[in-house]
Formats: sequence, structure tokens, C-alpha cells
Amino acid sequence: MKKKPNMFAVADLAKVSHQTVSRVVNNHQSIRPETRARVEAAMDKLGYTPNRAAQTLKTTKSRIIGILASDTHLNGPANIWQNAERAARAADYFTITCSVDPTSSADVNKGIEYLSRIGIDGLIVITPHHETVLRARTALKRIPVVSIDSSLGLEPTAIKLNNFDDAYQATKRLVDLGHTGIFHIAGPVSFFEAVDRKAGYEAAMTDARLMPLSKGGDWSMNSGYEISRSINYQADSITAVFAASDHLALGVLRDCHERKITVPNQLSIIGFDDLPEAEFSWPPLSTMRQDFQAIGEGLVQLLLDKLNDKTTEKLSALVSRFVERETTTFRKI
Amino acid sequence: MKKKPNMFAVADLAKVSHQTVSRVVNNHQSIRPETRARVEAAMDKLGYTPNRAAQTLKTTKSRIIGILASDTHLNGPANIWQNAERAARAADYFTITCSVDPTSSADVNKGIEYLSRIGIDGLIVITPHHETVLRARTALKRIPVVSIDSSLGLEPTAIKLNNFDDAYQATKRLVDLGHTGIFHIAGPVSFFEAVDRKAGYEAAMTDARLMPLSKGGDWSMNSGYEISRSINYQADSITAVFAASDHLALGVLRDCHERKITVPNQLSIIGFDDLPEAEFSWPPLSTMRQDFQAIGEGLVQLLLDKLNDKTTEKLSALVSRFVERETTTFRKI
DNA sequence: GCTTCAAATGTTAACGCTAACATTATCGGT
DNA sequence: ACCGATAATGTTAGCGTTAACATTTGAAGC
Repeated sequence: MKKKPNMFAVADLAKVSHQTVSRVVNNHQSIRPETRARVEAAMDKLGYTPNRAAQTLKTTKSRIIGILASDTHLNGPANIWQNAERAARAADYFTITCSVDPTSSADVNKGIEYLSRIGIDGLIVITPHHETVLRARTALKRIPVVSIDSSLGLEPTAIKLNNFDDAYQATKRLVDLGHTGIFHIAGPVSFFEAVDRKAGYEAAMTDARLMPLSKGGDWSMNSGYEISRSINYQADSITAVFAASDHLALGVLRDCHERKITVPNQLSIIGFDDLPEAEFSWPPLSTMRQDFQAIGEGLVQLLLDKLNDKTTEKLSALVSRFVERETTTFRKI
Repeated sequence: MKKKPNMFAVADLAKVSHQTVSRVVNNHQSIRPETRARVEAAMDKLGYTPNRAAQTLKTTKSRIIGILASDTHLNGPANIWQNAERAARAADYFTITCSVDPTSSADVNKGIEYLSRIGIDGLIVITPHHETVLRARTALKRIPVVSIDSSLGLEPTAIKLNNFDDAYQATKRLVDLGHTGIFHIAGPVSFFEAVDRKAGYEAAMTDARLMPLSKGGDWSMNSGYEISRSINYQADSITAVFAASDHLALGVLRDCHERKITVPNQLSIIGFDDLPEAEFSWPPLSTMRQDFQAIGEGLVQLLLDKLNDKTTEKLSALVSRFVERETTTFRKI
């Protein structure tokens, strides 16, 4: 196994200087087409690939984007991550992902340190925890940082998620169906998504002159199940539930099966996320779907523009879609 | 914003040579504790971090591991990936992940090229498609490649998954419960997991002198649903279904709800994966859970040993666990 | 044919680090 | 006090690339 060829090897074979090879690699103009062809042939023959470490050392640009993510086992972050990775790759950037536990500041700090150690050009933070975003932003002063953010957030280098509006719309749908007792099962307050969704729900209720009524847990199905069990739907004349996530809604659904509450006739349910499983619950769950592709790509776009000192034109608008399946119906008297 | 300090800056401040700084960074012995302390103080004061590009250029080791993954939206690959990433990080390696579409050889090749362009030290292939693994192995001759593999595979640099045995055990459980008409819903044949599971099922059936009966689709819930719909359970005296994945099983469950087939009394069902959702289906799904953490960590271990020219001791054994919930019961006459 | 100027190519010097070798301090033994 | 021997530190060179500057080439204008 002989060692990897470098620019000089190519230059020798093509009978040019190494700098000409460099010019070909970097697509400079003022290279005669014939010379370029000769160099390219030599590169092919030797199987030459530029040494990224040397390029990085010289240019001080690694073309690596760090992605600091949390809760990647959840549908939202996982989807955003995947789309961001793909978009970065399409733009010829590498990504190094570091998934951290947002509840441990030590872990977050270690993650940030880990990423900056390799010399990333910029950072994308995919986490629904303000705290973590803030920590990354303050720790990394030398490079651009972009993140997702609450719809209410101020940070200009963030993609704002529409959770407030989405929750408002979901709740309004229930109101329009004639429901007056609409309960909200919220996510944990450390997630700005949970906070925004709850706020959107409350705004919609208030606008409809209805009494907001909610309880929060974590995002798990079990949490939805337990909260649902604690509700006496009939006694409290609750005929609809808006859950802050599909998992939460699935938990409610399970309780309904156990307590023989028929869905949607006795209880309408709306989830949030549109997990693959949502379509196959019984009955199939009505839910709100976010456009994770647009979010992921927007994140990369935003960062790339920062890296190139461009101001970002406008990004494709984030539009969520309400997917009505079979857990929602008109309120039966 | 002044520029990042380098070794010489630290050396100047600590009144030593840059090489001494290098030695401190790399934990060489024969540095007086007092000198080390002085250097470390200087590094702290300047906020010095070694430049990885320069280290890589000099040592020809990037400390980056490539992860070529496919089907990361599925539970298995996603879990293995996450555990591998974490294990690599713990060993102070960076990972660059590239998720590709295994059905497109162009995409796979581009992914491999993308990873090798940055100069990875080794590659972990997480894909249940032999084809893709093979392609990576032949394309990358210069660096070690490890992968997951069929339990029947030959490749010594692979973690063998127990799908055959696991499927055998799951089927045997159904046999032990008295079932004789046991149907298998398989995954797509391009996944070796699907092939192994089907083979395991068939072996168990044959050993029990029962007739294997199966049909395959993709991994989706819809596929499970459609296949289930096509079965006339009563007419064919089928009282149990072993599905190659939880999603498939969830599809069957849906069909049962629609056709009012009671589970588990009329039909026992076993899935595979133990998705979070499996516990919250109705009724809660019995399923087979693989140890993805051991797989992810094993992969990293295997690769690291290759990188350090060690032969791998034995890895922690991969043991799957049957999680019996409420979709399995004795056969009612 | 000779100048002029731009286009095309070549030369040199870093980028920040570590390996290899060279030198200087330190210490026990006489 | 002096001699190794070893521990501790310093010096030099080069990894593969690109930027900056230097030089050559070629074609147009006279």
C-alpha cells in the first residue's frame, strides 16, 4: 500500500507546478483548458484527493459545521437534524453531530468543547431548550451560531418555530367543532415548544371565551396516559383534548380504550407532530404536522449566509398543516 | 477579535519552547510538574486549543470516524447510530455521519466519496443491506471498515446480529403457547434482517413440524395492515402472527380492530424491535428487543481495535430480550 | 521584428503542529 | 569537584496546501 499522492506527484506527472494543480483543484480561471485537462488526467491516474487537513490549515476554514442536538430520540429534533445534515452535505459542507443531554450543563459544555476542538466553521443548535442555546451562543464567540427558537424569541439568527400559531389553530379547530370543554395536555416547561403550544392553546380559548384547562407532564405516552386517567371527562364536561404531542395523545387514546370512552364520539383528540404511528393508532389520530424539511434547510441556509457574510434573503415560510383523521368530530350533545 | 493563539504564543508566555507545549498537550512524560503547570496556566490564560488541522496534517490521523448509515428513520439503525456516536465521542473520536439511500448506488458512492474526502481514519457502516456494505468495503481499501452483518455473514470485521435466533425464539414462544397456525409477516428481502428473521421463523416452524406460512412487504405499518387484511384467519386456522417489526405488527393490530378480531384471544401477535409505541398500542404489543447499545458500542470497539492494530478481545455478547405484553396468550380452542 | 500588456504558469513562504535529533540541566557515585 | 547517565528541554525540518509575488508566454499593435 503506497502512500497517498500529493500535489507534487500530480504536478510532476502533468509537467506543471504544484500551484497549477492547486488552481485546477480550486477552479481558478486563467488555466488553459488543455493544461487543466492534463492535470485532471494526472489526478485521475494517481487517484489524487486534496488533503483536507492541509487545506484547512492553510485557509483556516474547515468546511465542517457542528450540530449540537438534544432529544434526538424525539421525532421533531431527529427530523430537523436529518434534513439539516442533508442540506449541509448538498452545500459541500461536512457536519459533525453531537447529541447532548440538555438537563446536564456539564454534558452540554463538554459537547460544545468537543465541537470547537475540531475547529468547526459554524454551529447549528437543534434543541428546544433556551438554556442550551444560550450556553452555546455565549461559549462560541468566534463563529456564527444559528438555532431554532420559540416563535416569541428575539434572536435574529434563529429559525422561529410556529408553535404558538399551530397550537392556536389546532385549538380553534376544536372550538369550531362546537367543543367548549377542551383540555390541554402540555409538554415539559423546559421545552419552549411546550410553552408556546400551551400559550397558543390558551390564546385560542380566551379568544373563544372559554376556560383554558391544562396539565403538563413530560412528552411520554405514559405521561399522556396518566394525565388522562386523572381526568373525569364526563363530570367536568370535557369533550376534547388537545395534546402537545402525538405521544401524549396516544397515551390518552390508551386510557380511552381502558375506560371505554369512545373516540371521537365521546372525546375528540388532537395531537401534535404527525408521527408515522399517528396514522396507525386506533382510531387514526388527528394531528398537526410541522415542516421539518423547511426548518432543517432554513437552519443551514441561515448559517451559510452568515459564513459568507450575506444577509439572508427571506427563507421559505414555515407552514404547518393540520392533518385531520378520525379522532376529531363535532361535539355530540 | 484577535486571532487564535498558537503553540508559540503559549510557549512565549510560559517561557519554554513550543515543543514543550506540544509535549504537555500530548501528555508526554519527562516534563517537570512545575513546567507543566506553567504551560497549562499559559494555555488557560490565552484560551489556547490545539489546531486539529495541523495535528492531522502532521500525524496523518484525523481522529474522525465516518459513519455511513441508511434507513436512519427506522428505529434500529437510528439507535445503533446514536450509541455508536456516543461511544466514539467517549473515546475522543469525532464522527461524521452520512445517511444515504441504499437503493441508489449513485447516492451510496457519493456518500463514500464524501466521507473519504475529509480523510476519515475508519468507517462504520450501519445498514442492513449487504450490497451497500460491500460497496463501502471495496471502495475503501486504505482504511479499516466495520459493519453490522447478518448472523450468517462471514466478514470478520462485523458485528453479527442475532436475528435468526431471535426470530426462532419468538416463533418458539408462539409454538409453546399451543399455536399451530402461525403466520409470519416478513420485511423486504433487501434487508438481511428480514431474511434472517424469516429463516429463523421457518426453522422454528420446521422444528415444531408446523407449516411455515409467510408473506413479505416493506417495513411500514401499512404493509402490515394490508397483508393482515389479505389473511382469512379463521378459514386458515391461523391463531398467531409473528411480524418482523413492530410497525408491521401495529398494522396487523389495526386490521384486527377494524375486523373486530380480538387480540390476543382470537389472534396472538408478536412484533420485533420494541419501539416506544409498542408499549402503548392497544393491547400493548409483545415484542423482541435487541440490544442496540451493545451493537453500537461493539462497532466502535471493533473499529478502534483495528485502528490500534489490536485484535478484538471478545465483545459483550449480544442478547435480545423477549418482552411479553398483552398480545400473546395460549391458544384458545 | 519589436514592444506592450495581459494571460498563464512558476517560486517562495507560511499555516500550526509533531518527530527526530541536539543540547542542556540534574543527580548519584566516586 | 568531576564524571557519566538520564531527565528535561530546545532546535530543525517538513506534513500538503494556498496566497502573494515573480516570471514566462503569447498575441496584438505598430
